[in-house]
Amino acid sequence: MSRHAKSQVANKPRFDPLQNVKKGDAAYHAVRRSILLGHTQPGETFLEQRIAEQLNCSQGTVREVLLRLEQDGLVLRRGYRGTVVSTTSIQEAAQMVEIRIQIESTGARQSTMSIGRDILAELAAITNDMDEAVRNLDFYRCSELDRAFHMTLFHQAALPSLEPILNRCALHIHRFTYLNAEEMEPELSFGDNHRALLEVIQSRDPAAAAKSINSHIGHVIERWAPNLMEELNRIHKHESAPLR
Amino acid sequence: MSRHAKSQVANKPRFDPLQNVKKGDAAYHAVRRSILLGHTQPGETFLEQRIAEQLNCSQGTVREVLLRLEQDGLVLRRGYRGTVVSTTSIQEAAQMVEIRIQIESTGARQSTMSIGRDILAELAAITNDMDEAVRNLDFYRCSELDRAFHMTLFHQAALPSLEPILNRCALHIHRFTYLNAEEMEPELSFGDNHRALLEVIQSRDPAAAAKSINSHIGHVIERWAPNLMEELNRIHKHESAPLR
DNA sequence: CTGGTTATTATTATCGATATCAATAATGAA
DNA sequence: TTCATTATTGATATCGATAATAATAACCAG
Repeated sequence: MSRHAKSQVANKPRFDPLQNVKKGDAAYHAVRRSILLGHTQPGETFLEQRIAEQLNCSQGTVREVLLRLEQDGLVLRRGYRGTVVSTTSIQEAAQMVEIRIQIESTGARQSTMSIGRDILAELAAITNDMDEAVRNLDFYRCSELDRAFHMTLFHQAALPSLEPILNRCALHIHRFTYLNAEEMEPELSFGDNHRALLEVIQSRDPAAAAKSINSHIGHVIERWAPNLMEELNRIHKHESAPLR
Repeated sequence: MSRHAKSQVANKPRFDPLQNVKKGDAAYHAVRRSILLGHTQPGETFLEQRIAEQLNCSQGTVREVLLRLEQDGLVLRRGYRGTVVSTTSIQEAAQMVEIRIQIESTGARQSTMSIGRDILAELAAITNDMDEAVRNLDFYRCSELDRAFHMTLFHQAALPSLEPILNRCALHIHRFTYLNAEEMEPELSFGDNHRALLEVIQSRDPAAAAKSINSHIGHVIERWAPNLMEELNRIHKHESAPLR
């Protein structure tokens, strides 16, 4: 028996031995989930001590969580006076989409050339998990898996310092879409969209891949946030930048 | 005498009474400065305890600092094994420029319409401080004031959730430029460029302002990182997106 | 020797207590 | 009463100590 396992049994393990995650990470996801699902609305304030109680951890750990969420742009810290949940305007969401398309087009072009069989399999697996999440009507998991798909693909482009920006934009777009949608029933087209995208990527044509991911993003917005699509069209009238 | 001042005198103030800044902020800027100036090179690792000693603060405070720097993309945290300084490739820098132009064009268009006399004065003041920094050959302060100028201008666009992204891109571009430049003597053209930009903004023509800020960014890159400009041109050959 | 188990070490992760801060309520002299 | 000054309160910011972790060194049966 290894020393590691022994110490966990001997002196009361503080973390769940089953899922070896850091407490701070768990707390981060818990709070982020609450924000993304609109369980805590924009404008509401978090208090470090209270969250610490609710999540069974210390103030310092919560502090770290709120710091991370601030960098994600999901909360605003007002030193000594609490941390409030931020809001995303449609103008901001539209800009996030522009940035996202800029980044992911480049990413798709790059990835197409270097992507291997193993990654394609991983992407397919994520897509299958997504079908499962859709069947369970679990929007949050859908949103996480969607980001995982796009981030995994982009990771192949080997532009690591852009990954946090992409992740951040995707996060804001998901929140905007979810909080503003009339109805939000996940549907199987999610997975099918990604599978179609994978087909094109496998064809190894960089330009086609870039075009394909752009139209993928466009379709999703058209379907779930038509008002955001209108905003994008309005913008393009004034500055003539290409969406797809 | 206020209670605040009294308590500071009575029981040994922990913070410098002269500049009432939070210790964490001071530490953040100290470490960031060290990275931006290349004083600590990409690949070097930070240890929380050591930094804490050097900066005369506790490990927890340093932790917070490194967390922030990770979100800035300047370091990479490898849990339990130290925090290493990241690097920025020319491809990444080029993408950052694209994003920056995307954001700042929109910002300039918006700001032009809502900007007031007070903000114009503040921008002019920042520009004057920059002249001073140039005279002192203080590159870091130049870089900070340049970001302050652009961020102050963009703040008027009222798109707060995009501000951290812009700041982050500007940060990376500055670092790339500084670490890759042959010579890096600040020169007075910095301030003059900004003054010319202010002229155009005062004319209240959104399209002109957007065009002007694009060419401003272009000029700066052309002057200080010609190889980055080449990379941008190479990109545009393939995807036909407008730089200026 | 040799390969796997067990200490050691260096470092991050977490906690609980205390200091500091900003807002507001209480106080009291003019 | 009024308003400047002084507590009080509820929150964050910081600290110092301890626990968990990963890498590596020491150990020892075969």
